[in-house]
Amino acid sequence: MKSFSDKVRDIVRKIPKGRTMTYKEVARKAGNPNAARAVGAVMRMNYDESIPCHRVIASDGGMRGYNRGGEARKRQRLIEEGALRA
DNA sequence: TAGTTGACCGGAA
DNA sequence: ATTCCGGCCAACT
Repeated sequence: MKSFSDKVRDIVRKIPKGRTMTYKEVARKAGNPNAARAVGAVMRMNYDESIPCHRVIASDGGMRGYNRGGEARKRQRLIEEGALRA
C-alpha cells in the first residue's frame, strides 16, 4: 500500500506537458478529493526534478508558492509549455 | 497522543 | 473583483 504522498508524486509525474492540474484534481486522483492541502504539503517537502510540480496549480489558476525560481518563473514555464494562455 | 502548521478550496462579506 | 473565515488532510514537534 503506497502512502498518500507516494501516490501524489506518481500522479504529478504523470502529468503530460502542456497540461496543468489543480491540487484538488490531484488529490481526487490520489483517493482523497479533499486532501488538496496535503498535496501542497507533499509538493513543499518534495524537491525532485522528476516531478513537474510547476504543472500543479491552484483552482484559481494561480500559484501560492514555488521551491525554485519563484511564482513568476513557474507561470513563465507553463506559458512556455503552452499549458497557460496557449 | 495531542497540538501546530501549511505550495488548498469554497463560500460569505 | 478582492478580502476574510471555516474546514479537510498529511506531516512535524
